[in-house]
Amino acid sequence: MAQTNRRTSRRSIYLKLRQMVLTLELPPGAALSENELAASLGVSRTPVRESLILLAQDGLVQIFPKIGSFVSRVDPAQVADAQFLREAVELASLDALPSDPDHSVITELRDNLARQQRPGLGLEEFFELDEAFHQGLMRLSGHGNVWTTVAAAKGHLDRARRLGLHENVSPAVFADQHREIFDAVVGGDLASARTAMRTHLRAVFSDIERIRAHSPELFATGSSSVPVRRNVVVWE
Amino acid sequence: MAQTNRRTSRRSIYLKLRQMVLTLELPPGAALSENELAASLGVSRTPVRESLILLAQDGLVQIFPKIGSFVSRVDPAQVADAQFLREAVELASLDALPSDPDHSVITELRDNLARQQRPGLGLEEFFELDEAFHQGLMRLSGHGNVWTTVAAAKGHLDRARRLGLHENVSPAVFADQHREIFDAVVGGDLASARTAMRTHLRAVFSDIERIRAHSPELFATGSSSVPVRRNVVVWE
DNA sequence: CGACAGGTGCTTGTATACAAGCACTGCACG
DNA sequence: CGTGCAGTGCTTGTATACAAGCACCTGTCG
Repeated sequence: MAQTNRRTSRRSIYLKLRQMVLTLELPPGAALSENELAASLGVSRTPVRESLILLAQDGLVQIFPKIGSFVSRVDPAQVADAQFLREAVELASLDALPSDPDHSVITELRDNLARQQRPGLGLEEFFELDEAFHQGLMRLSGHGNVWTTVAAAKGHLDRARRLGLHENVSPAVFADQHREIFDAVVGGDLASARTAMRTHLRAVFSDIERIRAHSPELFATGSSSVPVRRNVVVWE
Repeated sequence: MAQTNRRTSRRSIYLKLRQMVLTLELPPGAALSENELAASLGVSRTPVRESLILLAQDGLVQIFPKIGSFVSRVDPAQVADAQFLREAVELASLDALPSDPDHSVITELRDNLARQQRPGLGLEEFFELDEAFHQGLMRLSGHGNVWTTVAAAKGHLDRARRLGLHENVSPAVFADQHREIFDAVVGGDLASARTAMRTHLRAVFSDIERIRAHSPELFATGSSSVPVRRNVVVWE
């Protein structure tokens, strides 16, 4: 999908910053100074700046010209959009499943599920497996590359999920739902697979309002607020 | 979806270049020199370069470090991916139509359809109306912002469409299909709407192989080729 | 004649310098 | 005391300089 991308510092910085935003290591609303990032990463402003521009296009960062750059707050509207997008795509992918799915992918998914149920699984490990599981399902229908687009668009959704699991650590429930989907797929029961997928995808989504009540400052408000500087730069 | 983007030259250059790529004014395979573009646009390399980086993330441009930047060839695989994506999303949007659709959008769509059937309609005018029509349909279901994601991902599909219509000028067929979809939607006939939408979306897609036989040099080959310089820089 | 090595001119990647703008600080003044 | 206005220090936007690398061209040497 993407071009070769020989190792440039821009590429690695972009990936690192993106990871830090998605894992909430850089929390929503955090100020990002090009100069500071450049100094801490040991490079000049240029690759840092170009990375921020890419993150801004992903919707994960907001750049206010001549004011500052900030990790974008979790926007409930964008979360809902991502939810709609992934549900549409993943359900359509199930509809397009071939009668003879790729056996190597099946094996990979089975192995993935086993790891998901390993006791003492870390949160970030679970998210990695979760990501690979859903992408694997789409590869089964031959649309694995579409996952790239979905993954790029669901940054706000991912952050909301992490917020939810941070205070309610129970990935086991989702692991069970994954297995349910998988069993229906290999069993050829398309209707059950669709139902299980829909249930699974909406489980997280319905949790957002509760999280929002807990930590409203991480979410965007309806009115498009503008950052202000209060001695140090904050976005309130 | 995106932030305000106070007019920066980067923003306008990005939009202009994107438009030129999508309309085939910059044909697939064309070499893009940062220096040349900067000179012709009367700015420095910086905003041009940043625009190219954004276009590269859109998949419309490929940047080969230390070699050159090129308008990406139409990749049949990416066209198929975009087709799958938009079909999944637009059909799901139809499923989510409210029983009481926004009347102002309905009026807007009706007006749009009238213009589509105006005789002597230019190709680019038709594409603009087409884009607005499909976005309008998604706004009816409250998912208008998702169209932004779809639109960003379907660059290769759009270029393939233009290639098809350039040699087979008959947007009238598509205009009729649009009306068919619209009538089913306002009539509340969901099944017919779905069928008409699916038929419509696949009409263009099925035309691609024919175009590819006509102009293979505009399409990407399976092997990931690398550009070479032959006196002047070309990508063959 | 052929092959190889270095020059040349382009490319993008990175670093740095300067420009434009916003917001707070603090002093001057009514 | 309140108000206004310049100063200051930060921000990102743009321009420019330099670094690294690839490919062709050409002269030289075997």
